[in-house]
Amino acid sequence: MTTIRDVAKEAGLSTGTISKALSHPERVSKKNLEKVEAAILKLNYKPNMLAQKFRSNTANTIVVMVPDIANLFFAKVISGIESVAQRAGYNVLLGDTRDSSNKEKDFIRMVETRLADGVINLRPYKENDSLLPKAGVFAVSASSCEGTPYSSVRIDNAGAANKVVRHLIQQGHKRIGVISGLKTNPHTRDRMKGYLQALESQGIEFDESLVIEGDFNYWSGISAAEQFYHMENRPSAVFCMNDEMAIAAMKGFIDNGLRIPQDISITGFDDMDVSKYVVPTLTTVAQPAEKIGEKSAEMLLDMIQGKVTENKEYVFPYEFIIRESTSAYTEKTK
Amino acid sequence: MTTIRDVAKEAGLSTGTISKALSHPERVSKKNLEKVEAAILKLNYKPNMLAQKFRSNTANTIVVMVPDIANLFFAKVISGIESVAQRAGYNVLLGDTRDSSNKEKDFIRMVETRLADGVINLRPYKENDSLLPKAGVFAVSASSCEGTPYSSVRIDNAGAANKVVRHLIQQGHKRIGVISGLKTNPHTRDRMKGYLQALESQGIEFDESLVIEGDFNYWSGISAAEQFYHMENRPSAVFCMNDEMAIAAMKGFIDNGLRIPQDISITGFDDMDVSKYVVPTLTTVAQPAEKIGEKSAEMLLDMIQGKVTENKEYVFPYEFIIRESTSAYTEKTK
DNA sequence: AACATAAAATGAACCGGTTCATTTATCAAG
DNA sequence: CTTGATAAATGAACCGGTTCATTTTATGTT
Repeated sequence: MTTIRDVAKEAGLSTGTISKALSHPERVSKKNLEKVEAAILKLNYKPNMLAQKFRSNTANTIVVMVPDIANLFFAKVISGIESVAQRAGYNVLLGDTRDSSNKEKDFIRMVETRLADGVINLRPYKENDSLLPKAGVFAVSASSCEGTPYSSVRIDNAGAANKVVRHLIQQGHKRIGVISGLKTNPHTRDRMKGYLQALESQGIEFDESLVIEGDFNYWSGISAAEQFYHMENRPSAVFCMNDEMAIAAMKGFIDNGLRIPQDISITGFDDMDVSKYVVPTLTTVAQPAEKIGEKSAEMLLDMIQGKVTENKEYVFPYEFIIRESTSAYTEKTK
Repeated sequence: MTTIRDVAKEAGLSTGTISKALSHPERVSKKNLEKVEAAILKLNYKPNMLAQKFRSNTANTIVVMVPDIANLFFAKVISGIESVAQRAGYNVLLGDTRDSSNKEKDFIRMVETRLADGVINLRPYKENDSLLPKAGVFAVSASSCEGTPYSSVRIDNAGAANKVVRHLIQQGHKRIGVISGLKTNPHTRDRMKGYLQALESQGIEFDESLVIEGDFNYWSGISAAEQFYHMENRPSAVFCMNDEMAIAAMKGFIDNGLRIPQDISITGFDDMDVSKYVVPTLTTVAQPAEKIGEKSAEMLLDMIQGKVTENKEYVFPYEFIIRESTSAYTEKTK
């Protein structure tokens, strides 16, 4: 391994000059700059970045904690984070936490041990979270919910849910089912809030039996659809809290002989790419995933670089996209 | 920032003892171990891992270069890499290269500058690739193609394509279209090879006009379907080189009034999760994405740790999955 | 109690960059 | 040819761990 001292010897200069030639070339005479260049080339010198980082005590790295990397929404957020980080000369260390708090702890420890400068958390904050926020750890919660006690970037989940459900009501639907995420999930909480607000504002009474708990995954959507199908007084529309469950529910209903949207309207949440591929295409809420990632990274870098000290919350606008999976309510001839 | 020297002073011991207490506690007397623990707790000491890495000259980090993180197949491979790396105490540094060779160069440089110990490349090797393999850089090509000149993990793309096309032929199809990836892409090359072998083995002549070049993305599938639809002598089956284009093609044909599989059979490649959601469900080839990731990480770690020195190639079995999007050929009454 | 041996603790040196107080070179003006 | 001011170069010290030759302490044996 060739070091800066080898280069110094080869060029007949001091280590300080070599160092300056690399970081502030304008402060080194042209003649010596050439010598340095020649020596580096001859010895094929590559500065040891671990040494650099150690000396400067900055890792130039941010950690991104993801509950599940094989989730398209997260992948897009990460993509946004990547592009901002890369432009600022920062590396992105990927942490697939598999929803385990032990793994989260390990990644947060990386910041505490100077291996990384800050962390972006893609798991929304839960009440009494013991891991974040943490003193001395720069952190941003991306795709978060209401009431996150540290810097966060999100959309108005309740407002979006409200909008979706109000649209269904305006289309004449009165019995509107819900396939929710886990009840303990903060996104479930926020979106449920919007659902309830919409019902109330339109004077429709809440019927608890119309809410089926899912877990944001495909099979829970299938199973929920089965349950709805066999209901005495089936809903005419179902608000699903993400696209994956919505697509699953559509398949579940179709396999039971229902037509979408003629027999039952379905809405999703997230606007995954697939949602415009499926037949029928899915009415849903688009979250600007990539932008959420970019903004999160920008906020974190600002904190790391000391430009911002207090916590901030950034709320992106969402977009309600009406496609083929919803239509006006029509009386059924049973 | 509290250092090991602060701890040593607090505990009334030497730095060497503290260091040993942390790395080889069995070699420190019980009495002193307690003292050390107490001091660490009192001072809230967190060892500086940058210093550790610098001293030991190992980053305990592997770089994963991905052409596009928002691609489900890659996400799954990464997930596999993550789990193996984490178990071995290695971090995964994610490199979204956006298919830019400049960015690839930067990531490879990380290995050369000791910031990372090795690299896994998810972009398949192209002839005369100038970046990898590179002397002194441990590298594995994951999801690679035939003829990769460094360690690689892949499936038999040609064999899988051959199998798919032979199945279509056995179902009575004679005119079999192809929606390929970019012609310059190595996966396209391998899968095309399998297509041609299947035709030849079954005595069907190759018709160049039945191959439409796509780019593995949704819109190219739509556009290819349009072209096929307006063809004089339309194929009765279409072999698509990935699921995304296959799903797009199905939508393109359906929108034009064709029924799948009655009017036209469609096959994909990859077995994305969506492929079992779509209507009709997609006949396709499953690649063990997660396992490919795991194996790649294992191979790389073996190289880094000096357990293996020569290049190896590992070929995983693929799985041909027949679903609803294909059926036997039936004569049409035009 | 004296000695041999093993176990534990010590602390200076080291890793490879960067920094900065100090020295040396350069150049213009008198 | 000085002198003064500025630009450039020097090199020892430093960052915070780890290592290892050396010293100190503990344990066991006769």
